Amino acid sequence: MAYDPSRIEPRWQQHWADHDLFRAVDPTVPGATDLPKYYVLDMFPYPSGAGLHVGHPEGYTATDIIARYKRMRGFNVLHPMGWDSFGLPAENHAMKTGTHPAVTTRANIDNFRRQLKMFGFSYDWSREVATSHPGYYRWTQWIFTLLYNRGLAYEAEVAVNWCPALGTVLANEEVIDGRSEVGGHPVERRPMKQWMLRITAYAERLLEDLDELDWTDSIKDLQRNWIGRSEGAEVDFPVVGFERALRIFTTRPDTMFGATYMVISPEHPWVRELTTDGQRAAVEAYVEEARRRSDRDRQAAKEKTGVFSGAFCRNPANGSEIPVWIADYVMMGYGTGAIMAVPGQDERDWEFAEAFDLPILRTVQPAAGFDGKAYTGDGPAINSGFLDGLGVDEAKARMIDWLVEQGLGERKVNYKLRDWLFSRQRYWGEPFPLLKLADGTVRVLEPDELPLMLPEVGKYEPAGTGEGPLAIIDEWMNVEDVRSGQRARRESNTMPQWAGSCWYYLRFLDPRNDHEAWAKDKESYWMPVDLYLGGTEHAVLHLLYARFWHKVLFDLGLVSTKEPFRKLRNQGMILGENSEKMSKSRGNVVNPDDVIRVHGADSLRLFLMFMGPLDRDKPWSATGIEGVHRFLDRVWRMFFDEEDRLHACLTDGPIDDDAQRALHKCIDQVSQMTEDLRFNTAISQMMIFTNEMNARTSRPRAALETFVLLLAPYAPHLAEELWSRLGHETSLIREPWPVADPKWLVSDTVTVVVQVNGKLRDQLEVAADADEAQVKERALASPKVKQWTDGKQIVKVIYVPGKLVSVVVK
RNA sequence: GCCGGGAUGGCGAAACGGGUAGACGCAAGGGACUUAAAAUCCCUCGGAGCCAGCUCCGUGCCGGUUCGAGUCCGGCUCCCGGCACCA
Repeated sequence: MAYDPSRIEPRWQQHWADHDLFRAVDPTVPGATDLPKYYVLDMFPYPSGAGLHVGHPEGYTATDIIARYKRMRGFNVLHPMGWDSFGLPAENHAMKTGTHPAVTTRANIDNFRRQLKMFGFSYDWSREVATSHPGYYRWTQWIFTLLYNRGLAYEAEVAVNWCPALGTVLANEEVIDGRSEVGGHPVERRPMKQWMLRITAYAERLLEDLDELDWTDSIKDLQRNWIGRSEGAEVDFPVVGFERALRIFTTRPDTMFGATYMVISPEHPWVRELTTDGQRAAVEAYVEEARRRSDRDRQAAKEKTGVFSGAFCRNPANGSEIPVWIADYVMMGYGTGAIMAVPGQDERDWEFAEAFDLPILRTVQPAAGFDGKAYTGDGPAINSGFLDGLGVDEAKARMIDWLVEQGLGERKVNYKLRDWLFSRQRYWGEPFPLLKLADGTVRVLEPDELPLMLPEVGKYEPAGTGEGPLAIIDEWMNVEDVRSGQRARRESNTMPQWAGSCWYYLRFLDPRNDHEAWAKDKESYWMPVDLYLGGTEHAVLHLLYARFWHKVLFDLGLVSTKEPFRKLRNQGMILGENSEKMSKSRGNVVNPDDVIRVHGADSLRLFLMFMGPLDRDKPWSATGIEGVHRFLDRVWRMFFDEEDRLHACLTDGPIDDDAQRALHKCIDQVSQMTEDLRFNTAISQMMIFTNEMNARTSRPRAALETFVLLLAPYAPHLAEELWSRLGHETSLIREPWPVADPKWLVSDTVTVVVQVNGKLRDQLEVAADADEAQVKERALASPKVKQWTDGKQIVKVIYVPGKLVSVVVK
C-alpha cells in the first residue's frame, strides 16, 4: 500500500478536533502560566466569494509550522483565525442580486473555513471571530467611543472623490486617472462632512517606536516614508499693506535670503483677501479650475501653472518686497499651505520661476563643476548677510535662532501623514455609535447601548445625495434619544473596512467575553503578538492604523504593551506558472481544493514552503509539487514495504555512528532553519536525511522515529500516521522537539582544500584535530600542488583551520 | 525623481562573521526492471577545450580591496514594490 494522503489526512484532522489539541490554554486556567506563551498570528482574510487560492495558505502554512514547532518546544501557543468580513464585494453583490451581505458573507466564511481545515492548520477554532458579527463590532464601536472621548475623532469638511454618475463618494483606490474604476465616470473633488481620526497626534510615537520592533527594514522604511517627518521652521512674512503676516513652513530656513517670491495654495483661506482687484478675474478663474481638477490630475500635470495675486510680502531676512503667487504645486494639506519660494535651491521653485520669469538668486555656493539649475546640495551660504560662509546645517540653526529672537518664527516639525478619513458611504460596515442631538451636540453611545445594529435596508445602492444607503432608512436615522429626551439623528456613514482589523488580535485573547472587549489578565499574559505574518500590501495602512489604535488603548491603560506586533514578516506572492500574478482573467489560478485532491494537504504545505524563501514571489509549478509528493512517498517507503508492513530494513537497538551523524545534523539544521523561517532549506535537509536512509539496508528505528518529529510541523498528517504506526498511542503534537547532540555534529576528519594563488588545486582529508604545521606540510607535499609551485618562490602560506590552505607563489 | 528589494545552470533555488559556486528539487538525456507502460531504482546534467585523468572560463555590467570576492567597496544596467510638486 503506497502513501495515500486522502486516507490519512481526514482521519488525523478529525482526531485533532476530537481531542481539542490546539486549544490555547488561558492564563486563568491553573498551571497555564507555568508555560511560556507564544502568540502567532496570520493577517486574517477577507472571505471573498472566489474562495482560497494557493497564495493564501503560503503564509498560513508558515505560521502553522511555527505554531506546531513552538508547541513541541513547550510553549502555550495561541494560534487563532477569523474573518475580516465587512467589505465592499459582499455589498456590491447585494446591489446586483439583493442578497443580504450577511448571507453572502456567512456562506463565504463557511467555504473558507472548510478550505482552511483541509490543510490541517492547527488553529484554535474555538476563538474564531468575524468583524461583521454584532458581538464583535459592538466592541469596534466601543473603541470608537474611546477615541471620540479622547478628542481623537472629529467631523470635518474634507474634499472627497465625488462621482455624480454613481451618486457616491469613492475611495482613492477606486479612482483611476480621475475616473471611477467602475464605469469610467468622471470624478470630482467635493467637500463633504466626514469623520476623521486624529492619527497625526501619534505621528511621532508611531515613528519612534518602530526602532524597537523586529520588523524588516523595508517595512519600517515604508512606514517611515509614509509618516514623512521633516524638520524645519515656520516663518511669518508680513503682507505689504496688511496688518497680517503670511505664515509659511520651510525645511530650508538657511535659504531665506534667496526667497524671491511666495506661493500659496489655491485652497488657502487668504486667497480672496490677498487678491487685488486687477488680478481678481484671473485668480478666480485659476482657483475654479484647480478646484475641478482631481488630485491625480493636478499631480499628473507636468507644467507648472499659477497666477499672480497682486499682493506682496516683505522678506524678513533682507527686507525686499516679493510677489505672492497662487499655484497648485503648493498643497493646502501640508505645512501651512504657503511657501517661500527659493528657486536657487529648490527645483520646483526654479521651474516655476523660469515659467513666470521670476528672479532667481543663489544663496548656496554650488559645488565646483555644478552645471544644473537649482542647487540642493551642501555648500557655503552666499548673498545671505549674516549667514555668509556657513554650511547648510549651521546656517539653518543660525537662521532659526535669529527668527526666534526676532519673534518672526519658530522651529517646527511637519509630517506627511494625514488624519485618517474614517467614514464610508456604505451599508456593510460598522454604524457609528453616536447620536447627533437636536441641540447640535453629539452624544456617543454608552457601552450598554452597544452594539448599534445595522438596520435592514430595502436596497443597497447609495442614496444619491452623497450619503450611504442608511440615510434613507428614516425610522433608523431619526430617533428620540431616551437619555437626553431630544430628537436625534444617527450617522448615515459607516466605518471603513480597516476598523475591524485594527484590534482583532486583541479579541482573539478573549473572543466570547460579553462584558468587555477583553479581560485584562488575558491581555497581559498573551500580548504582544510574537509573530505576525501577512502580505506586504498591508505594510502601511493596516499596520499603521492598528498601531495607532493600540497606542491609544495603551494610553488608556487597556493594553500593557506599546506595540502590538513584536515580530513581523511578509510572505511573498505565489505567481501563476507563467510567472504572472494569479488572476481569473489570466487563467492561471491554482485552486487548493484541486491540488489537495490529487496530492494531499501535506504535499501542498511542503511545496509551498519548498518553492523558495518565504518573503519572495515564486511561480507555481505543477511538476514541482509532484517532486515533493515523491519525497513524501520516499519517506513512506523508508518505513513500509509493499505489503504495508514495517520495512525489514528497520533495525532496533543502538543507532550506528553514521546514522547518528546524519540524524543529528538534520536535527541541528532543521531546528535552526525553522526558527529562522527558512523553511525551504529545512525541507532540503529532511530530503538529504531521507535519501541517506533509503540508500541503506539497515535503518535504525530510533533515528527514524526522531526524524518523524522533525517532519511533524511540516507534514503533520503523515507524521502522525507514522508515529502511530510506530506504536505510539498518543498524538505527537506535544512530543518534545529533538535536540542535536554536539558530539555528532563534528566528524573525525575534515576536507581541507588547497589553493595556489587563489585557485583550487587539491583537497586533503585531514584529522579534525590536525595542527597547522602538519596540514601545511601535507598541502605543500601534494603532487597536485607541487605541479603549481615547482620552480616558483613560495611567498606565503595561509591556513584557515579545518577549511583551507592557501599558497601564494611568485 | 526619491526610498526599498532583487538579478546565480534549461527552471525553482543553495552557499548569510569572504574560504570547494550550484546543496535540495524540477525538467532533460541514458540505463535497469517490465511483454509494454506507469511507478521505482541507478547514472549524466553550468559553458568550452584531442568530455579519460586535466585545463580554461563562469554568480547582471565596469573597476577596486584581498592570498582568495556570489559575498566587501566605488560606479553603472535592467526588473519588482512603495511614495511621488510634502516646500
